[in-house]
Amino acid sequence: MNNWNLPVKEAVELQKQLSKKIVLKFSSRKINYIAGVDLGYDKKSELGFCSVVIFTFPDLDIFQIYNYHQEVLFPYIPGLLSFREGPIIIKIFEKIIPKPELIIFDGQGIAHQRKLGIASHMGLLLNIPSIGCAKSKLYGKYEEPASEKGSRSYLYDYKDNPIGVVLRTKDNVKPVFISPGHLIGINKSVEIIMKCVTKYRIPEPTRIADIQVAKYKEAILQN
DNA sequence: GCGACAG
DNA sequence: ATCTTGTCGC
Repeated sequence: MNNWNLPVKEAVELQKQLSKKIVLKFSSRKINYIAGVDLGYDKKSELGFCSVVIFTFPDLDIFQIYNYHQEVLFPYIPGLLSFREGPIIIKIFEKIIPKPELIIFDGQGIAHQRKLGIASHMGLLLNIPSIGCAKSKLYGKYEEPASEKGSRSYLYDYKDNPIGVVLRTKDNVKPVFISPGHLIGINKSVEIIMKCVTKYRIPEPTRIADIQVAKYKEAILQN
């Protein structure tokens, strides 16, 4: 139903085209539900497992949990993560009703070589505001933020344009890399991520999705 | 040509 | 992501 299993050359070209459609402006009126997405894999069976956990916002109560798994053939190639995880994410979102007003992905948004990390690519296809929250850097340059919670510094591309923020979500922990996916800007992305951080380095949506996908994977692989 | 390199 | 025990620090 989409352009997925493409040759690398064509996938790269598609990213360049799609990145032109990314909108870095938040227009929605109010956010009632936020979703966190994460995936896990089983090398032996070539299966990819995906969990989407939907939270009320800003209370952050778990509202719904969705799980789905299918075969994954596209390899992990830095810069092309969405071609590996995209098919399963699009599939699981077909089941999600109602759609959340915002989605947080484990990975980059526009902080990407071609300005189309997985959060941007998925946000665009789903037409839902999205944010990328990665545990490490893929692309760009930055200065280390101070060690206190809330400290941040901009992440820039190699033409000095800001593409995201390196954010310290807790005291003395490694910072996370925040970048807008689609239909949202840098500052608003950081504001929302901070509202999703409670007791841990990783914001609740993706943190709980990670725990959920591990449980789901174990349950499926057992039978 | 040599590193860097989301999950 | 996954593999994989103990261990350092709050």
